[in-house]
Amino acid sequence: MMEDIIKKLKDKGCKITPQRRAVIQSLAKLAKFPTALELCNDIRQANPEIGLDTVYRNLNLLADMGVVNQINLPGKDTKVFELALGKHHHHLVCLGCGKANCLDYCPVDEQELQKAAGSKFEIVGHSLELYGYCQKCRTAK
Amino acid sequence: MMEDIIKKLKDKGCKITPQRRAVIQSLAKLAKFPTALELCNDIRQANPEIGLDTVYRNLNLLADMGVVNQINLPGKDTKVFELALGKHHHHLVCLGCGKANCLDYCPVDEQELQKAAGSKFEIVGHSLELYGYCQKCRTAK
DNA sequence: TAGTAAAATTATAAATAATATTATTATTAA
DNA sequence: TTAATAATAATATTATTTATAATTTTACTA
Repeated sequence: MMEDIIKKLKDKGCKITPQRRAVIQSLAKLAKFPTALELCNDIRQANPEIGLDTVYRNLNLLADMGVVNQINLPGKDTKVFELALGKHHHHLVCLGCGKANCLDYCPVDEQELQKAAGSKFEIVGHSLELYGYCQKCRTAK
Repeated sequence: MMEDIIKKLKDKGCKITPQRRAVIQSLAKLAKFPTALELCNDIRQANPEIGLDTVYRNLNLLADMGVVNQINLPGKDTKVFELALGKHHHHLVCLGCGKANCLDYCPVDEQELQKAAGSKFEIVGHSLELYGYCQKCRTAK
């Protein structure tokens, strides 16, 4: 998976640097939704010399290539990121602990969407986030 | 409508200042999705003395009270705002011109959502945004 | 209607987030 | 191995949002 992304970057003429590898690797390891700063801190455990600006540059590059998604979580002031593993998916965000998980499948009906949007609008995509409380936070209440 | 919001504010012990009125009024007039700065500039046409920080403070206050929604649009780095007119709704965002409109109704099936989220997660809400191209941008292409 | 307590505004400053610039270094392909 | 070029680091800057303290306004009460 890592190597697929590397290959994609090479095909586009991007160079593969240790920092760039580290960004991808850390994103894959964390699996879910770090901010640029959190990601940077994680990378620094193994690679203390990386700069936050480098992390931003790489995240933007990866986002432009469609390898990384920027997600907006409510209540968070900063962007968070995740690896885009090719397929369209949505998130389940806990309002208690702030953790997020991916849904296994997309629960919306495309035809219903098009109906609601009207015939004049060409839909090319959608985003859906579910908010609520996870089991742990429910029992804590 | 304006007066409903004013009343709600009064009930909560908030005071009604001209600046606060102006924020609500301008939000209602613009109808759709200004950033804090855009809103501030609009207000300044009638009321040049208002500070951007005052706009932020009022938007946050109104958001805390549920009178205003913060929306995250893709590609925008800043938050945008709209009056929450009580009812749950979604947006249709044009990737060409950036304009957004509200959907008339919610096209998602709550039961489907709960099924996808699993029985352990308590859903309290969701957000949905549709992306695509409006008629004008489609003909321009 | 004048006085007063509480809250909002202003002005100033600062925190946070993200991007730009430029010299240097490292990667890739020949 | 080396030249071309892309990426990094360091520094600075811009943009967005929030905090603090002094002053002014609002809304209530006598």
